[in-house]
Amino acid sequence: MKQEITISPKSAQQFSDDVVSWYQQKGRKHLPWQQNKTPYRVWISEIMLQQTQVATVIPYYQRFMQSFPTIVDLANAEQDVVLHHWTGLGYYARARNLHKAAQIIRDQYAGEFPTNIEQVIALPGIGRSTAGAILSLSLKLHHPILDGNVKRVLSRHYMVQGHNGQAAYEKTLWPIAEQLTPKNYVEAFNQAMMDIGATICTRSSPSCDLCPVTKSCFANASGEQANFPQKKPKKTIPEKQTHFFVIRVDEQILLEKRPPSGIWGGLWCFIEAENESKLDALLAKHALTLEHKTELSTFRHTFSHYHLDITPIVVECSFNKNNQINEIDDCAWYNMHQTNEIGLATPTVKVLKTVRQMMRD
DNA sequence: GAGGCGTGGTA
DNA sequence: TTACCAAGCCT
Repeated sequence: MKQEITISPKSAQQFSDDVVSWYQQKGRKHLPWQQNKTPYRVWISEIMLQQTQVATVIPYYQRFMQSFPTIVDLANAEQDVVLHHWTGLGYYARARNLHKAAQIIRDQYAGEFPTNIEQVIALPGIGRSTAGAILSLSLKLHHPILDGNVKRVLSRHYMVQGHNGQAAYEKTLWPIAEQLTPKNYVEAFNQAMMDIGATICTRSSPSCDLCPVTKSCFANASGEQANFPQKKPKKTIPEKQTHFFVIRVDEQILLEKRPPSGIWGGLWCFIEAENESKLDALLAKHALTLEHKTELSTFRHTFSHYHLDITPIVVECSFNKNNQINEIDDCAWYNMHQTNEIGLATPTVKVLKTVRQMMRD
C-alpha cells in the first residue's frame, strides 16, 4: 500500500538548504569521477557504482577511463576488451549495456551524450535514478535521484514503510525526492544525499548526531531508525554443482564464450558439465587425446541468488595427428600465461591461477 | 512485479 | 562459516 507523504514547500526548502550547506563543508569532492566532470565520466562511475562499493570501483574506474577516454573510444572497442575491464567487478550486463549504449550515442547522437532525460533513460542499462544522477551531477540539470542511499535517508526521515524491490516503496519515495530536490545547487544536493546515506545514515548504527537534517527526521524523533527501511524477508538460496574442464595442451587452454545473456554472459569460461560423462565426447569433438586427468578440490562460489560448488578437472591432452588448433563453435584456445583481452569470471581466474601454480611445482 | 544478475566486505 | 549488504536495471 502506497503511503501519501505531504511536504510543505517551506520544510522542503529547509531540508535542501541544510543538505546543501552540509555538502559544502563535509561532502565528498575528491573521488576520481568528481574531477573534470562530464556526462561520460559520471555515467561510467554511476554504472560501476550500482550495487558496488566505492573502494571496489576506484581501480576499475581508473583503468577503464585510461583505456576508453571518450564515448567513441568505448563504442569502437571490441566487446571482449570491454568485458576484460570488467573482470571481477560482477553484474556483467552492466558492461554489455554500457558498450551498446556507447554505440547508440556514437551512431544516433554524433558521439555526444544526450541531455534529454527521456533519451538518457532509453539507453540500455540506465534507469531513472542513474539518468538523473548523470545529468544533475555533470550538467546541473534539475532531476531528482533515488538510489539506495537516498531511499534509506528518505525512508527514515519520513518513516516510509517497505524495502528495496517493493514497487509501493519506490512509488512513495519518488514524489518525496522530487519535492525536496532544489532548483539551485541540484548537483550539490544530489551528491550530498548519496554521501549522507553512505557515510551517516548507514544501514546499521547511523550517526544521527552528524546528520544535517536530523532535527526534522521522524525516525530519529521516535527512536525508530533501526526499523527503516524494513528488513527484507530472508530466504535460503539453492546450492548447485558443476565441473570445470580445464582442457590443456601444453600452455594452451580451451575456453568457451558464454551466451550473450544470463550468468557470466559474454565471458570466457572453462567448459562446464554436471558430471564427467561429457568428457569423452568433448575430447573427440576437439580431436584431442587424453594424457592425464587430475581432479582438484571442490570450492564454493556464491552468487546473490545461489551457491555454486565447482570441481575443476584438469585434463592434459595432445592434439591428434594432422589436427592443429581448430576452433569450434564458441570455443577458442588461449595461452594461459598471457593476459588476454577477454572477460573472465572470478572463479575462472581463480582456477587459472591454481593451474599455473601446479605447473610451476 | 518478483526474480535474475556478481562480487568482496563485514558482522 | 554463514548470511547479508553495497550508488539498479531488465524481463
